[in-house]
Amino acid sequence: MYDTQSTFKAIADPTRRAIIGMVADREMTIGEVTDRFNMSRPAIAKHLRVLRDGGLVSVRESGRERFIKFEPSALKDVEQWIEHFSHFWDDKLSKLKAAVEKDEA
Amino acid sequence: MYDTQSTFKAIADPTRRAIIGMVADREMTIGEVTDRFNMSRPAIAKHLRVLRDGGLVSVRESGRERFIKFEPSALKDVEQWIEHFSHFWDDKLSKLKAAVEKDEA
DNA sequence: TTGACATGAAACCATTTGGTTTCCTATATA
DNA sequence: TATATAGGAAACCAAATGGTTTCATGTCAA
Repeated sequence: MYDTQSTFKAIADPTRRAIIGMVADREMTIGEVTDRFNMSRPAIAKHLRVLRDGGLVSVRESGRERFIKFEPSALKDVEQWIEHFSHFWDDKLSKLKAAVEKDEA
Repeated sequence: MYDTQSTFKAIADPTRRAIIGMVADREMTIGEVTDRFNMSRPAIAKHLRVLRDGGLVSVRESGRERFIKFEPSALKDVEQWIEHFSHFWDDKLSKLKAAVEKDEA
């Protein structure tokens, strides 16, 4: 299990957030991700490691390629932390959501 | 105007997230915040500077004291980024949201 | 008005971060 | 089999980060 701190650290970098946006669309190899940045492959590989440590992506090996897949559950944790404060800006939605979650429990 | 990157950076640190939780409850002076951590006052002051740069707190001066106040709107921006991916874990809400947005278009 | 209190600011330090280049290994393919 | 391709790993570097100590400043209160 990854810890929430690693997830916060992972999404703090703009390159990594861009990577998340890409692989959330579809699985991509490390090479494909690298091609979309003006940055060396090892640099991207390091970012991917941080993303994996934060539970935001997983890696599937196939031959000599590694496919990067978005893993959403970690982001959900971050969202839940933010939800603690959402009543500050959105009273209506937060009440609705609380009601929905109560029904599902 | 603060930029979203500063906000992501600000919430990446556990001490700063703890500070947010405290001052969201009520306004606190820098000294009060410091008292709740095993850390020097200048260290806390630095964290508060980062939080202010990220738009997460504001400072009200009163005599020799500075009152730190939580500012929620920056967190809302982070939440909106996460919302881009929320359909991965929350199909019901995402379908509702998509429907609403379609109606509004 | 003198001293205590709340904070700011600067200098310093070790570690982390985000990048590079270079070299190595394994898998496809001509 | 020889070569190109995908990626891993290590060494290195500059800058940013998160902390410290020390000193200066303004405000409150005895």
